Amino acid sequence: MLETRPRNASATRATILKAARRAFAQHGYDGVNLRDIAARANCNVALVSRYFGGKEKLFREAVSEGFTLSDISGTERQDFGPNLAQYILSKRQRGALEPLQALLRSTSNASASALMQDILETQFVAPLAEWIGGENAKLRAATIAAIIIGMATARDILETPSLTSPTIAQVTDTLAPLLQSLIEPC
Amino acid sequence: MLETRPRNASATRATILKAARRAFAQHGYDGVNLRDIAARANCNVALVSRYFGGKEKLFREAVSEGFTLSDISGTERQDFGPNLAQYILSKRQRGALEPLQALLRSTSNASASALMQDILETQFVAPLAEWIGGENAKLRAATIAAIIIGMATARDILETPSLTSPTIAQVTDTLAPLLQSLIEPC
DNA sequence: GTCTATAGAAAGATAGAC
DNA sequence: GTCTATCTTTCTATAGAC
Repeated sequence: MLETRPRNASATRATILKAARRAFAQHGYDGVNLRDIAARANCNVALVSRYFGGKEKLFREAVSEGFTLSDISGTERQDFGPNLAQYILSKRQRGALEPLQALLRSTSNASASALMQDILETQFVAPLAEWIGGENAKLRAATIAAIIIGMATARDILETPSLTSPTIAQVTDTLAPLLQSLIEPC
Repeated sequence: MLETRPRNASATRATILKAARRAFAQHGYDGVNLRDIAARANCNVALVSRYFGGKEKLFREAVSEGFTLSDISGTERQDFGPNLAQYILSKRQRGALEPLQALLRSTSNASASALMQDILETQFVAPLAEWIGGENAKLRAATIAAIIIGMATARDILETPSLTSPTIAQVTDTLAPLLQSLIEPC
């Protein structure tokens, strides 16, 4: 007979959440079903709905600990562009970008889009605009967000060869000055 | 009794295609079903599969006449940034961006992502890189593509307030120098 | 050329057994 | 705490009538 999981609700819950985050990042909200997630977590489908209250609530929780600016805003102003570019492009940080990827792959879903708009504005644009200061700070911050979104989409989602085949250093050298120019006064 | 459509296959086909393009742009591949499209085209569901051979083939046809560079590559080099920024942001051209939006909202679908990667590389990056010339032309062209993708996602898909509330002129002034810098020699 | 009717598959959710 | 079994809905696709 098939064995059942050891009886540990919180561990099972954490395993499901981790599996869900990865699955949503790879296939988006509409591209994933609960049976896939359960299989990845090596547990039964019923547990997913049981612990998270449904697919939508699971998604919200999976993307909520997202990409934040805390790692970057402590840097010197002159290093902003290079540091942010490095952060986005580095494969080592890839786990940290899973929530962003999950949201970017879920734009066919209205709820997910609304959630992303909220996260983007409150967790990224607003604090970055505060840090930038001066004229048009929000517009500049949102433009930086757009560049990050575009890079993540083209490189990590679509895997455009022109962006995946160069070295990280080459892409960084192209990207960093763009980001840097957006935080400097005109 | 309900009336049936006038018997005109090519007109019906064209109506369905137009309705599909708009529906896919608004909700993405996975967010649209054939009944919605048929309802928009004011025809029967069965006709959609009948004329296009299924949902996937309909999608391919709806996004194939996409965003091309032909409108922009004839411009003077010094006007590239402003012209491209204007083109992307102008609401008048919005119909022309429907295929791009449809693809961006369909990244949860593997086939649609592969299709977009192909379209992006062959219809945008390659010809633009040719036009740019010189060192790192492909990387620069792909970076321009990424910026456009990010702007389209943040502004048109997510409707980020920080990008939708400023005037088009303000956004253009922020975006144009970035695009321009990517076609100039370092 | 267009429509009705339906087959067949897939997915979210939940009741109840163990 | 976990699993089996099933209900219900939704969707694509197609056969066949008009």
